[in-house]
Amino acid sequence: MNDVVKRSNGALNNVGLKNTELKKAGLKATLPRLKILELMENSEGRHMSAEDIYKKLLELGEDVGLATVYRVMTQFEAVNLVSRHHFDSGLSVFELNEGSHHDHLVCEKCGKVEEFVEESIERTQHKIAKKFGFKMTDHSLYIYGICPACQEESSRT
Amino acid sequence: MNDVVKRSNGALNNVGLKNTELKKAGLKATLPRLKILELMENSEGRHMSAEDIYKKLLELGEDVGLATVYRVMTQFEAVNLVSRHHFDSGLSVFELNEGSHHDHLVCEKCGKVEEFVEESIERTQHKIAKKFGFKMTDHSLYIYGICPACQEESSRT
DNA sequence: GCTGATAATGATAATATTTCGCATTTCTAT
DNA sequence: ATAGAAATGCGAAATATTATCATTATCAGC
Ligand SMILES: [Mn+2]
Ligand SMILES: [Mn+2]
Ligand SMILES: [Zn+2]
Ligand SMILES: [Zn+2]
Repeated sequence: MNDVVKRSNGALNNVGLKNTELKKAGLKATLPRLKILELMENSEGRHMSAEDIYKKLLELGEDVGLATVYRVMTQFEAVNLVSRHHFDSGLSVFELNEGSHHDHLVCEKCGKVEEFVEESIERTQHKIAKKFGFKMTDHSLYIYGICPACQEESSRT
Repeated sequence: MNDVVKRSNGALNNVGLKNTELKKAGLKATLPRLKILELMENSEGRHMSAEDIYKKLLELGEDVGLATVYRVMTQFEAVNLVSRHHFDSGLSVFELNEGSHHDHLVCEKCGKVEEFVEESIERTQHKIAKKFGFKMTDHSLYIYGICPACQEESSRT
């Protein structure tokens, strides 16, 4: 028997690759973890709450508990497979660590998230931490506002 | 009878001033609101959770419910008397709006909070929002790290 | 200074998010 | 294939915050 299913179905591709990805991170390649990784790679919005992920798994007919989603996210975060954000909503939002570090613009009306990189800010942050004698471990920068689409919507009353 | 008590006791000073402050903000000058304002002005740490505030009020023998603290914080935030932060801990942290806008450095070990102002970052943020067509309403920047005291503590094992 | 309309409060229940406990299942190194 | 360790799903618990509602306090108008 082979874990890697015949390649007639795109959705079941590179199961072997993700398997390796997890092993390399020191995590057992369990079904829930594989499913979650796959889902996060193939989803529209890169930024998802635990509930979002859980619901999508249900839609796909997968039997994964919400507690497992939370556990797996915490583990993925620990091995740097995902980042956790705390937007103003208060709940945790996760995203796959694919590209490199970036910060976020969040629309307060529709929740749309844009990503940006600004090296000058990154450098300045380190400078500030140093000035206060802090050993910087992390940082979070969120810019909140109204996205172009939502501005337009409220203008045509 | 007069609301402003004789000035023998420092703790009861400027009740009249805070009274006016609240009225000016369009809020009724109720006892809980006055007590909370006073507490926030005279407290050590400028950054407090609702629970922190609630406990301090209890210590002072005031009879204020936790729900009221949350309600009052939300109202104070709405009239710009306080700011609400979401540090990574997950819960809301409030601070009196006394000086001008600033951002925060947070120690992940002991929770110590340092404040800083960095005009270049402020300007760059606006520039980024504009680039994406967002009408910027707010932003939050938290730098996490280990404060000098905590570094020392962990070095002398 | 009283009074009544109105708004605010405290206690408690409810909600939302996240974690825990534990019996059962799944992985994986042999 | 098997056994031991680790992970899972479920439900209960813990946290943080908000809503409900009967009671109380505030304050504009007298
Ligand atoms: Mn992102
Ligand atoms: Mn501050
Ligand atoms: Zn929008
Ligand atoms: Zn510290």
